Amino acid sequence: MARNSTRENIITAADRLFYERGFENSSFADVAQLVGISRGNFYYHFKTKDEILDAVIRRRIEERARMLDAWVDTSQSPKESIAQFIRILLMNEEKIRRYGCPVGSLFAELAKLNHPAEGGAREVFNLFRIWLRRRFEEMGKGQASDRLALHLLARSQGVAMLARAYPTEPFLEREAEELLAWLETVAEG
Amino acid sequence: MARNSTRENIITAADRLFYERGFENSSFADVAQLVGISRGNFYYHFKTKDEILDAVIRRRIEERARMLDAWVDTSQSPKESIAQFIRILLMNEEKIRRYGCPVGSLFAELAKLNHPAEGGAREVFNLFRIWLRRRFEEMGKGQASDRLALHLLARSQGVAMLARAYPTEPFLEREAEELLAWLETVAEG
DNA sequence: GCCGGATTAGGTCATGTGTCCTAATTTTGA
DNA sequence: TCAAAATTAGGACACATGACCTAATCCGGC
Repeated sequence: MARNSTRENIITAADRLFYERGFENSSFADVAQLVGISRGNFYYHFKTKDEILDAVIRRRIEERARMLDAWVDTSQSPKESIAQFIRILLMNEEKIRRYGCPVGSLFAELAKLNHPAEGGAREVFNLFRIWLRRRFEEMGKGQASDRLALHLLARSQGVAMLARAYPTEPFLEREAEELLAWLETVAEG
Repeated sequence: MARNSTRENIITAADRLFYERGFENSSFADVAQLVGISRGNFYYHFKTKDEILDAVIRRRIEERARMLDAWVDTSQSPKESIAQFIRILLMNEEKIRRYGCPVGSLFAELAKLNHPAEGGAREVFNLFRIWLRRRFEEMGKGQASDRLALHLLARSQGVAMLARAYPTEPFLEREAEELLAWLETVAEG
């Protein structure tokens, strides 16, 4: 209802601002203004800024978990599921060039701030790590699966970082292609 | 003497704090306290916070340029120079696990803040990019050299990010080994 | 001693979080 | 339907913090 709606709207706006401007650099007033509500109303739903952050992180985890589940359902093979993961880079190319990877940039900021929610941000990494590991296991990679999962995660993070540093160059597409090629060699080996 | 020394001390302290806590999260008072001087004295040397940031970035560029030059001098081959670059990850392992890559984390923060010094932070990337490209050219990689340089930069950034996310796992060493192995295949191909 | 750079202690000002309050307005449930 | 509960608006204010500024003092060389 309206109750849920406003709360959800706040989380949505905060999610966007935390991504585009960073957590510390986004104020209550900024979020309230983007939602179009008063500060008083804001505090009715969230007492502290950290509460919003927690809600944002929880939602991000839920959304991504749903997305990953859907990929497993619609993909013909674990390899195809992993290819879907790599293609996030291409689907979100525009935003990554501007703001980097939402997962990595939030984690990096919170880690630098020594913020208590750092662990929550790490959970998003964990979600992908565990999901990827399982896919590699299904591909028959056994003990190497976790290593492969972390490797792919790291590559993705690096691509996102460099894509932000050089947003006008065709770097991201090229690296995404290389990652897909890498996936093929892994599947064959 | 005392005058130069204080200014240099400020830059050193700011460099460290910007790395460990981030730029926005480091205050005038923090830096002054670390140096052991008053805030007023601080203002005598640097009128604005951005001035310190510029000085820090300039020093980082100089230091790294010197380091890269030294590698070229002491290495038997361009391949060995590039291997040196990869080994930064291992030499700075402890700090990377705690605070990430100084180049990447500062750039990411400034980019998110839309800070004017973002360009300066990007220059550090450029320094490595151009240096690596030249080394690959010397290895006879021709047109592919820039692509290889960016690829290696991205891999390094990703490794640093994941190493911070999972600081207790032996991930960094493993990936550094993989990068050195990759360098071998590039040299052969 | 004098002068000027170096340094200090102090204050100003803007901003952002968090608290509290009041008064509408809307929604819900008996 | 009607009263209670939930929601919204709006503002006042305490409090902390941090960037930025000023006046006074220190101190070494001439």
